[in-house]
Amino acid sequence: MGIADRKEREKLEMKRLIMEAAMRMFVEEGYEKTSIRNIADKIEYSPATIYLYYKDKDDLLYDVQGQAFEQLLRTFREKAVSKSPLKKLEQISKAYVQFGLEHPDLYDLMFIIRAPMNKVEKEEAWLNGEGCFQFLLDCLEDCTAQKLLRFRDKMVAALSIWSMVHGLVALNVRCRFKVMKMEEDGVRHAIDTAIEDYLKMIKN
Amino acid sequence: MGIADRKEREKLEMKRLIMEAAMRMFVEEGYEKTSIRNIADKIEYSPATIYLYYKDKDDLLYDVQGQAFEQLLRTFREKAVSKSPLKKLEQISKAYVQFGLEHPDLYDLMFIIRAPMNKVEKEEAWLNGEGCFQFLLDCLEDCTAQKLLRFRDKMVAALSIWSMVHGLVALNVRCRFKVMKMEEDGVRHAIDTAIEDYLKMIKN
DNA sequence: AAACTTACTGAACAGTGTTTAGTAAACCAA
DNA sequence: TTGGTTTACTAAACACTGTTCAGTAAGTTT
Repeated sequence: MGIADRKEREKLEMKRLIMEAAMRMFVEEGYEKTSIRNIADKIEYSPATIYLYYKDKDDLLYDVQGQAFEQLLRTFREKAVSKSPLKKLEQISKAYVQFGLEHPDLYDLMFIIRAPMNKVEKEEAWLNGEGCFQFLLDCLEDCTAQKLLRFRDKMVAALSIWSMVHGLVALNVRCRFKVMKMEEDGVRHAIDTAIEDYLKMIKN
Repeated sequence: MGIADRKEREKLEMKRLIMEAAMRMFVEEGYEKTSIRNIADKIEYSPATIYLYYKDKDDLLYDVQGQAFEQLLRTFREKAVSKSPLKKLEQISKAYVQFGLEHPDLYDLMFIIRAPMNKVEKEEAWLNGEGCFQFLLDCLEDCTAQKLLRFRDKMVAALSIWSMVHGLVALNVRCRFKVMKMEEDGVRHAIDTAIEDYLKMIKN
């Protein structure tokens, strides 16, 4: 049945149209400041139409999140290519921080925003997030196999490294480093030094 | 003039009444879910009254934030009492993480929420936050003076350690460790191990 | 051509932060 | 004590939010 196929295609296209408009606006204005009405205006449909494709605003966020994680994973695959596990770990860490600093609003909705993860459902949308984590985990597997790191447990290593880089990005994104009364360049340099130091310290 | 004094007192009392109700509700329900109308209902005043004491919801948040930082600083002073700088640093770090895990909504509004810090004003409310940071800085001063840490720069040390503990708490509070598919106890244990490992690694 | 299905929307509901005009009580000067 | 002024407060409105639902018009099938 050609018609049913076409309708299926059109439905997916429409969903994509909504998602891409939403993503653009989340990145430009932030999640909270982007309303369903704003998105509807942008794509020239009624707000109610969006609810024919997404259950609620969170559902839309899940989809954008999936897209964002895919983008991060692509960045990893592009930038973390070294064959040396330690060098690769460094590339991952730096790519992560750079991603966070360059796309603060995207980072926000991936790692800081409250909304998702509350419901156990929506595992598909979360799959790309798992892909990113797995990328780190695989690298750490290689590192620990060769006893290159001072961590005993692979999971503790992952949790530690992730926390370190997330802490750097999150505190910066939320302007908490302001308490240090440094210029923006100084903070950026301190962040770079911090990650450099950290990577040295975890080496065996 | 006794009457003017009393009025002044009453004004401060009223402001305190609002702030304490707000803080209780922020902690119980979270900042976003607590509306000005809810707070007004709780203290049995009209919503408009709150605006006679606070410019807007952010202004109220600043005040609550100040209170929360005071609470954290008290915790530091209680729990980080060792004369050994390294031991004291450990006590600070653990107190911080424990505070974050025990009061997630308070932690949220201190270190994760977007609202404040945007305006340069409001330095008074931010003073307690500086107090907390200074507490860490003083400890690090002692550490680096005796060359006990592997950091060269005091500020980089502060930024690193803070990022580490914030990362642990923030990712946990926002349920991002769910990607690791561990039970809650396992995560908690991994966090403890991570901080233990980190403190060992930064030692000279 | 009639019946059915689909895609969409206008309007409403209940909530939000915030402002303003108005009121009633408290206070002060005569 | 009276009259005027200041203070403390509020009801109601404004402009927004996410979300739902009845209704419509076009597309599809019989």
